[in-house]
Amino acid sequence: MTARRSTRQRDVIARVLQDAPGPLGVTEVHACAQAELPRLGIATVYRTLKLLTEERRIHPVLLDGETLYETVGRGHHHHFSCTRCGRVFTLHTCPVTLPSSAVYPGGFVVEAHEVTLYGQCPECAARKTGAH
Amino acid sequence: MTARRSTRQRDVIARVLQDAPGPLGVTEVHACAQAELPRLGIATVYRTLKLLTEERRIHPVLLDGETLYETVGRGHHHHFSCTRCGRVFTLHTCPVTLPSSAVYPGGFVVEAHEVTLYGQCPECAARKTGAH
DNA sequence: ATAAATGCAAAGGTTTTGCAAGCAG
DNA sequence: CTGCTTGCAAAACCTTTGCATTTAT
Repeated sequence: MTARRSTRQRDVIARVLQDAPGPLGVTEVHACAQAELPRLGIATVYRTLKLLTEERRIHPVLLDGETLYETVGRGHHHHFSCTRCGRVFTLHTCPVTLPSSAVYPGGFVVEAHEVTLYGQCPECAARKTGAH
Repeated sequence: MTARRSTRQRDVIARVLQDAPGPLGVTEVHACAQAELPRLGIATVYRTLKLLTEERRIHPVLLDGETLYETVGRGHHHHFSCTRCGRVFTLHTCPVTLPSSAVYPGGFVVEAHEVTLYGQCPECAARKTGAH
């Protein structure tokens, strides 16, 4: 019943996300993919992102007021959002002390958690404070 | 140069957020405020929220794909988003182990962090699994 | 060949802006 | 009085949809 086809557009979009160092926004995905497919329309990007999400190959992250997408299967991780350049990176160290299934004071049953760290990425930090 | 005026609209909107148990979305703020100011326009809500944010009296939280606003000055805290009823609560216990100004592997300089816990709120948890 | 997928353009929502009228100072 | 604020409506944005054409199978 579901006859999903493999197309050049889908392959390119999936690869763009695979190769990214962190989650990307719709516009970024579009721009990166257009390097290979100049006629790629934004509607296809939206449709493909939705499709890949349904297939559980990528998943959306809400960060900085934007919906970003990243590939799944990179294990438990969190994000670092650079307050200077705005890029988002993936971190593999988890700073949260939470026994899974912890119950918080008040009776809140925790099933999952999401952490975002804000600050300066290595590149921006190297440029020193005040420098532009 | 900045001649900021005190108006009924601004007072009401600020109070709505003060009295809320957790962050509210634009529509919620509008609805609550309209209880007192029936002719309040949505544009004024947007403008006032931006204003209060610039004044650092409130600040935006990005949760569940929506931008919510909460008053500042409630100390360091995080949020709990109930996966059953969708309400967002404020938690005053921080599960993050982060010496302030920590530098993460790779050279990421952490200035702040945001944590969201997902699970069941006390009320929903009491209703037992499966119950509706 | 056949039907899914694409690109374009139009439609839907949400947030922002322009402007005359309404108020705070 | 003066000019910041407001409410309304139009504009700007972002995301989704409709449809003829292209393309994978």
